[in-house]
Amino acid sequence: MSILADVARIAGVSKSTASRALSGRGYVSDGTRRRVEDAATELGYVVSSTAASLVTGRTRNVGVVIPYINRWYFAEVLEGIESALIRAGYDLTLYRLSTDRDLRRRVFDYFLVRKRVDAVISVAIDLSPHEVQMLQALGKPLVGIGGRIDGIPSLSIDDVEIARLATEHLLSLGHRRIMHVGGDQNEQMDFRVHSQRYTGFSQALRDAGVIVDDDFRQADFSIEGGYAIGLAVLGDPRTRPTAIFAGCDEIAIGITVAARQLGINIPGELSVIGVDGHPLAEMFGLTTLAQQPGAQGARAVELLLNQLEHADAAPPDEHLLLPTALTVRSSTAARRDAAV
Amino acid sequence: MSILADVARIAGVSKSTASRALSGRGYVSDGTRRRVEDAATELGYVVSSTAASLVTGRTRNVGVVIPYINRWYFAEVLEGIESALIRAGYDLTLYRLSTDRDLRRRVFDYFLVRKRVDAVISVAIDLSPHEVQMLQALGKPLVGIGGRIDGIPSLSIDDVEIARLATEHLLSLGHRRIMHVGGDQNEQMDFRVHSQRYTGFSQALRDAGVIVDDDFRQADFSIEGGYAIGLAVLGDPRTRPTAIFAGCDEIAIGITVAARQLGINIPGELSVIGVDGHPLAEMFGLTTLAQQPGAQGARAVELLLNQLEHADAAPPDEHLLLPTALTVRSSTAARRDAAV
DNA sequence: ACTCCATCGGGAACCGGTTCCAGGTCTCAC
DNA sequence: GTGAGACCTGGAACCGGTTCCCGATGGAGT
Repeated sequence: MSILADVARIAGVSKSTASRALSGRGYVSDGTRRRVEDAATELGYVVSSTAASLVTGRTRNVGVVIPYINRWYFAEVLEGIESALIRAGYDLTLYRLSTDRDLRRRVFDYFLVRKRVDAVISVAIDLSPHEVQMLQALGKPLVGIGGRIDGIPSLSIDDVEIARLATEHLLSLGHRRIMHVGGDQNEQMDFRVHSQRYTGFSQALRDAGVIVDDDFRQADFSIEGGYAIGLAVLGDPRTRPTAIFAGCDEIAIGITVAARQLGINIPGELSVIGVDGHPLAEMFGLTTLAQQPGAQGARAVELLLNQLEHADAAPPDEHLLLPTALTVRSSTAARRDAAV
Repeated sequence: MSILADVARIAGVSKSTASRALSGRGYVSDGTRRRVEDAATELGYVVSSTAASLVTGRTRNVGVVIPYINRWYFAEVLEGIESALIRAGYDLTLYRLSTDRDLRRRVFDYFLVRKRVDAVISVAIDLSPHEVQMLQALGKPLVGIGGRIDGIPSLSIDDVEIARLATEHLLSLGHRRIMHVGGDQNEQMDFRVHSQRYTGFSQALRDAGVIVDDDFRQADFSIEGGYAIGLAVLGDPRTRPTAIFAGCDEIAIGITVAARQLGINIPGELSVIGVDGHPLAEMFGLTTLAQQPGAQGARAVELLLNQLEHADAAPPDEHLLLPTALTVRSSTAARRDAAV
């Protein structure tokens, strides 16, 4: 492995000139630059990013903490982040935070702190004030995706609002027996996404003066989770809802599969609406509120790099609310038995 | 930010002693160690991994190159790798390699080379001899998952064999009009997974003396891909196969959804078998050859760390073939019209 | 009493870059 | 002719640790 000193020697210049020539910072004559570059390629020289980081204090590496990888929304966000970072010449170091508190502590107290990352993106993780403060004390820019975090810029969709919108869509179609199948209200990791979606749902019902006694089921945020609830809820034709607002498209799809299996016609006997814009939604004719997680990831990177590269730049607005698109397909329709 | 010298000063010892006390290498008396540790916690000191890497030449960071994130098998492998690395105190730097040749070159020529990673895991990427040689020249251990790469240890399932096994399962049930719905035979990234599965499939047919004229359809490796092919292939009852060997569970599930939609009974009129052990397989009653991608990732990390931490240790066997489990569910059954 | 060895601690040389500073040349304007 | 300023280069300090080498201490063995 050749080092800068070798390159300098071959090119017949000093280390400092070689460094300037290769990094493009500072004055170097064209001829010298060429000689250095030739020497570098001849030797197959590549800078040691460790050495460079040590002196500059910047690693060109961003840490990403994320609770799941194998779930559409998260994978999509991650891909968006990865592409944007690579394009900007940054590395991405991945930390998956399970519900394990010890592991979480280790990631924050040990991994993220060692001057190894320049900044952190936190995806759908409700950082504690202590965690935020620890990272900020290190002067590391921090951006959140998927929920609001006090004191740091973050971006997400408006969970209360989309839930309200989805529910209003069902209400406007004449549905009254509406159920929300969503996530665990008390889950720690996912911000308050689940409870916010429930809130929007109930607000819409309340505003419409609709009272539903059995209005919620908790499901795993997956197709299997939706399927299991679907089978459980849709069996009895006398009690089953005429419309379901699912907490995400995976759940909605699971419910759809269960309904089809039970011979329940969608949207004839049951309307279903989801949230996400999952690629499978189209195949199942699912009406959904589409968001673009990949774009969210890219946007977060943009905010971060802006802070990193113009240290003077004020940190961006506290919280950005991103748009969703109501995509109506064939899974929602007017209630058939128009009379209640 | 406090540095080692601060800790040493507070503890009343030299930098070298402080370093020894904190790293646990070399002789330090218990009392001294305690004083140093106290000083360190008091100051909130954390080593600079950059500085440490510069002098030791080891980063405790592993690079992972992977073509997809948002696909079950890959996400699962990635999770397995991530957990295993974190547990061992290693970081994971993620590089997603799309089909973009330029990006791929950049990752290999620039990102992976800067002494930033100690080792590389390549998931389902058919490395060129040049790429392998470049990494080996840097002395970086390298392990492949998902296919055989000449000259480096790798692990995967036996794609020819599982395809043969799946096909034989269908043959033994009396099926003769069998179709394989698989991936693009010429795809660059995915080793020769696709063509190997086709090979095993044809071998099984040939060995059984079965000739099928329309035996293959190419599909995107996703539920949507399987669904599209399913609709296209299953429409005509006179020409449609009685059994399908799908290249992966996602395709098989897509075909299942299409079949249900067309009112085709599985397994009455159509048997379907997949590969993977996707969590959705159970819900769809899908017979499959289950592999454990997460375990594969963990195993790869194990091989890698062994090489890293016992540099003397010989690199492991060239290629490990991992087992799969034929999991029979309700999607495969004996052909109904027993006489052909 | 003397050697030997294990234990403990400090000084200083690194690791491989970046950057500040100083010195020198050349051009241009006054 | 002189000063200002842009351009070019080398020397040396520095980033923050790790580790080699050496000296000191003290208990055990003979």
